[in-house]
This record gives sequence, C-alpha cells and structure tokens, in this order.
Amino acid sequence: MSGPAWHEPTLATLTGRRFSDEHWLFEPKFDGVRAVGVRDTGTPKLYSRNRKEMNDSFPELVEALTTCGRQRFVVDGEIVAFDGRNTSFAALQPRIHLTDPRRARATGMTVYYYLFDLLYLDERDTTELPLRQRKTMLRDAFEFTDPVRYTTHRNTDGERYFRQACGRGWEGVIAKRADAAYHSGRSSDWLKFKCSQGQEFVIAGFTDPQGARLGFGALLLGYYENGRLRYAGKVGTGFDESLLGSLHAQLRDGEMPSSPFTDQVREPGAHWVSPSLIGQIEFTEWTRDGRLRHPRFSGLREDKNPTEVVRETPGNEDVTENR
DNA sequence: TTCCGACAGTGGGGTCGCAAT
DNA sequence: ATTGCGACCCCACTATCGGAA
Repeated sequence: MSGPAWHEPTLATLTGRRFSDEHWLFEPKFDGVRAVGVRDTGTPKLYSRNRKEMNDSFPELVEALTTCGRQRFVVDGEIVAFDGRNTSFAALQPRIHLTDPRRARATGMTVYYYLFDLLYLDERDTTELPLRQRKTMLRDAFEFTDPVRYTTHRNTDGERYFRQACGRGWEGVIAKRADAAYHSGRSSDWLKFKCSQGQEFVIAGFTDPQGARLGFGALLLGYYENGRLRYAGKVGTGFDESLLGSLHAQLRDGEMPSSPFTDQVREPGAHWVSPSLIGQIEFTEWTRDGRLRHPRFSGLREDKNPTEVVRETPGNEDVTENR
C-alpha cells in the first residue's frame, strides 16, 4: 500500500469455544455496519465490507472524520445506532440505503462510528504491526469526540466478559489475537463469541427447493398464542442432504390443502402441513415484524406437544427447561 | 494419509430504488 | 398506487476441493 487506500477488512470466524488467554483481547460485538474509513488529505471516504461507498448515508460521520485532526489514515470500525443501551441493526437499517445525505440526516437517528483498528497513518502502513500496538497508535492518533468513538477492549477474562455481554443483551464478543498483523478476509485471529437464542417451533409448511437443492427450501414456522397458530418466519439452513430428504418425506405425509396459520402468510407456492412436527431453532433475535432473524435448524424435538409451543420471552421461560 | 481453510451455493429478515403492472 | 425484483446490509450452514500438516 503506497498511500491510504481501501483495504479489505478482517472478518471474524464464528466459534462455540469460549476462553480466556493472555495472548488475546476482547471487544464488544457491535450490531451495526462494518466500515473502513479512508482519508488521503481530501474528503474522507467510508466504505462497506464490499467496497461500496457509504458517504451519502452517513454525512455527519464523514464530517467528523474530516475534523478529527489527521490528514492521511485508514481506520477500521463499525457504524452503529442505539436502541436504548444497546447497538441495533434494526435502528440503523433505514439509513443504510439512503442516497441523499439530507434525507439521511433528517431521519433523526443518531449514529456513531466505533473505531477499533488502524491500518495506515500519515506515511505509514501499519497492517504488519501487532494488534496491541495498532490500537495504541489509534487511540493516540485521534481526538475522539462524538460521533467518532474509540472501542475499548478487555485484556483478560474473556469468558466472564462474554457472560456479561450476553447478560446486557449484546450480540456477543469478538476475541482478537493481540500480537497478530492485520489480515484481510476471513481470519482465525479474530473469533466471534455469539450470544444466541433458541426455542422450539411448530413446522406448519415448507417451500420448494431452488437450484440444486434437494427436498425443500425452507420450513414455515409457527407458535401458539391463545390457541391460534402465529407465523414466525422461515428457516432454510442447518440441514444436511439426508435430513432434507427424510424431513421432506415426513412433511409430504402431513400435507394439507390450506394454511393452518391464523396470520396471512404470503409465500408463493407454499405447501401447508398439519402442525405436528416440532423443530428446535437457534436465532439471534425477533424482528419488529415478529420474524426470526438469522434462523437455523438444530434438530427435531420429539418430547413436546405442538400446542405447548409458545413464544418465549424473558419472564415467559419454560421452567421445565434448563438452558 | 488426514485435516483445514477457502469458496460456492443454498437458505433467512429487512430496506430502498426502480421498473412493470 | 401497488407490486415485484434486484441489490444491498446483516447473516448460518453444507458440500467440495486443493493444499498444508
């Protein structure tokens, strides 16, 4: 890199392993949009993970980067909006695609740019330096005033930090190897510890497969509320080929002509099945529209009656479970 | 030889922009 | 005015293949 220029960001690898290790440090996992900030003396640019320029969506962040005291730099961070105390992708979403900076500002949604890495400063490419050193340089290089913020990290006790993060309703924690150079693309030097949710859902339909897919595309999921079957969205991942085949056979046996849902489900070509199978589904959160976000299938549940399947909320936990 | 990482392909919710209806 | 579609954001997961160990 001869000057400050776009650099493909590091992507963290999901892991179920939690650990504490003196060679690793721990950061909050934000629920926002990844952004690489580049300035070569002129107007700073904000780029998405796929190198799409986002200046028009976040004009106040561009402005803040202009006045932060440095002429030539490349930084890595996350653009976030808050819903209460926590970062919220849903809150940010209406701004992401806006192409008119005046409209972006007019949304009234306050956004912040949390910086957590430094790739270039003044005349120097810093990507080969160890992470800890890059972070120190980053912290010292800029005047952090809203909406640009420095991302604080923990040096110790990653497991405890993870538990606290989940308790606060965060998305999770990113663990980073403290002595590693900056690596573009997917890397095992950065690991995601995700706080996940899961519960059972009734399977009440399925969609046709696309392309080379076998069996079915996705399962249509529901839960009972006051004796009526509410729609909770679809799940289309988590199956291997044999499960796609065997589940599809079971579903065909239970097919029925009309929708068992009380909600209108607009799903062209959907097949309806009598709600007797129950699936365990992992997901990140409920969306505003009552659908599952990032759902994945983790198995069939044989130990429950479909009518017992309800939407679980904090304080509405099934006391027979010990998750 | 076995294992691992990168990649392609399938699937999810949501939003905007634009063309077709 | 409404609807449908693609292109983006956020993703999870499986299958495959080639190179590293």
